[in-house]
Amino acid sequence: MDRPLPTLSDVAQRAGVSYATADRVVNARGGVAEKSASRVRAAIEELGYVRNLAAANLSQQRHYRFVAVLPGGDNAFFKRMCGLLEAAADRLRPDRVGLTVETVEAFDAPALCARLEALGGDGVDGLALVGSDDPRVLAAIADLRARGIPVLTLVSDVPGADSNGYVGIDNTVAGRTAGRLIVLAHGGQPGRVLPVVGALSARDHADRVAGLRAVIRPRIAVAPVIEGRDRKGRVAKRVAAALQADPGITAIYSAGAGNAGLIKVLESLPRDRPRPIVVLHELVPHSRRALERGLIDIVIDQRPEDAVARVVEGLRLLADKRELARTDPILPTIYLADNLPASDTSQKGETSP
Amino acid sequence: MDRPLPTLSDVAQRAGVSYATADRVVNARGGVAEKSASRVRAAIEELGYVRNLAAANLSQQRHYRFVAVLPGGDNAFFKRMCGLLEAAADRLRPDRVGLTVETVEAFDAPALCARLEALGGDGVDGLALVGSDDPRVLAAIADLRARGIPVLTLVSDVPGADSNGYVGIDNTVAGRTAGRLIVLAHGGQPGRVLPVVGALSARDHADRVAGLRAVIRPRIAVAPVIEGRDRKGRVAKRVAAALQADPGITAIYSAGAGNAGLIKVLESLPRDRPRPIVVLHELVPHSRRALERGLIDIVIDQRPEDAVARVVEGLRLLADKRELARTDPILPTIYLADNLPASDTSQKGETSP
DNA sequence: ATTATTTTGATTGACGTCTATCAAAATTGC
DNA sequence: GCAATTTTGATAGACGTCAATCAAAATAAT
Repeated sequence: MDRPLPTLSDVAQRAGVSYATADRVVNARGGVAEKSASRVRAAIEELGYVRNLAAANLSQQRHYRFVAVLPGGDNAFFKRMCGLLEAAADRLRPDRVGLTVETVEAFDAPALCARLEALGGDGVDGLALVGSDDPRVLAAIADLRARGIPVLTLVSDVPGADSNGYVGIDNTVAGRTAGRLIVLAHGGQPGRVLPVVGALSARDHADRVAGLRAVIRPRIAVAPVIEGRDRKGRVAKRVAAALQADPGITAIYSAGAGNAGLIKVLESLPRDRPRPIVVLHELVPHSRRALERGLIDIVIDQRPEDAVARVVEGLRLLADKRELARTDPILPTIYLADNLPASDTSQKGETSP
Repeated sequence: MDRPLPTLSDVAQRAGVSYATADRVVNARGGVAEKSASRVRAAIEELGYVRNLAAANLSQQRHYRFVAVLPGGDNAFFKRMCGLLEAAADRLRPDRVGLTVETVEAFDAPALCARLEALGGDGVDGLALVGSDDPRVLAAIADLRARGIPVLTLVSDVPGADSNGYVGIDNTVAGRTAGRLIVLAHGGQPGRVLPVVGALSARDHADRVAGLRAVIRPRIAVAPVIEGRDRKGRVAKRVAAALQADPGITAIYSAGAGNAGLIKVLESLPRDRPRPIVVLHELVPHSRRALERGLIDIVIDQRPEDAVARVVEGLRLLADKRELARTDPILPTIYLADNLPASDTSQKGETSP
């Protein structure tokens, strides 16, 4: 039962043809009579032949060069993503898969485009980038695709672009999930939710709030949306003002970043009075701490680990001109104080010794 | 920037030694003067040499043979797991990784042991099995380990066994998560939870209920635990009786299988009166349908996809005598009606054409 | 200086696939 | 039946590593 797997030579022998002919069949080189070709195919079937990828890659000196382009800055989520991508790169090196992680200034479309253009001429086998709605970025993606370079959009989709795929969560579903949890937490009681976003012009944030709205009716109302620009100072000020002005707020849903500001406000709320249910996105150090301290209730995480795994898998498949295996969006995970993962001490910048 | 990666010949040249010497260093064959060895190591460092796994595996005709042993029967969860493992096996074939999926009658410890013993003598490179507390199984695992065969326990841990690792969720945390969600859903109101398990003697079920208890105090009480033996008829009868006898039950937590019976009872409850919050485990066709129909509220899923990925990764690492990369438990996912994944039509028994 | 020992170099064949070449055989057209 | 064409066979080198062998060189012990 432990005999070695059949090789193409075995197939040829079984089919009664030479190795050369068998090779012509499996590699579609043409010039083979249909009679012989079908015998080879039959032999492959009978023996259960599967080509040895290691040997194939070796003979062709195949090695992949992939690049991931993420926004820089101090965004905790992207820092984590960076670290995960770099760890994946380490694991992939023995398989001759090169993965480079680069950052460009967040929201700087021209810089991103320049980088993409440079990469396009540099012989990369595929790249993943965090999208943006900017038409220039869209054009840059189209240009890469035209050159035959696969492109995956990451975390935030770029709807107009004909990228090869999107790796990330469905933000409308995420918003619906938040809404459903908030409804649940109200236990049939009425209430009012305060949505906080970076900007409603950002597609992912808008989608999340739309999902929220779709679910929380009819007993729970939605207060006017706060746009915090993902900056903690601004978020803190506006949320504090809103809570002050409207004591009827029973829940807060923060769809964007800048949550450090939100948490600061929550810290200052009196402990002995009913507190709003708070749902926010991304498990990062400060949101984790807030969850542990009971300042917030739920964190919806988009599983950067899954995203990284899919990016790697997807880029490899695309580079081999195969189909993507999984095109469904990633499922976000819901964290409560009671199902937090073991504290992850590994942060970005770490490399194996 | 796209030059080929260095080979061991490059390393040898750089170090000023022959290929043979460099080979002796990297493969620890001994008989190398320390002076030469350190020069080789320096060259490796400078060039960033990484051995080509494809070539290495090819030259050694390395191929892995792994076996997964799951409980048979009509358990929907394990059927799904089976299907996922078989799909993984298909993907692994070109990499010369053989993964066989076997089933043995559920809870039949002697049969499982007999199978394990047979496999142990059959030259497998590693196996994964769904544990059980039975001392005979424990001994069989120890025997395999003594023969140098790596063993991973799957889904349900086997605490006493010195397996190489456990792949599954932390059931205490899962119970705590359920408890927290139930508390949340009560919105500060008091209530009473009815726990339903297969048997309290089953470790995973007991752990889940313990987690639940730890979290729901002080405002929510726990009704006497129902043991349904994971059989839907029995579950249905007992749950119906309990609900009849105790109208104060505001939530149900089903930690085991046999949920078809529970769902049947829920169907018969009057739609116009307050219904209990229902939390149960594993996203399978009937639980999914119940979620969509609003009969239940929350499904905690132990992510068989993740488990399969980790089993494959883990067995490969162990077969290469490397360390396990991830030993932390899998994080369960919380499903609500609003974040269900796209309906998965692939069921077990499917094979690629 | 002569052994004995350790350390090195040079080389070879294997792994399974890809790519290529060239001659031999079979088939087709006329 | 002869030429033109299509189809086949045989073979060789490359990819990078592993595993082995044997002789040559350097070092140590006597």
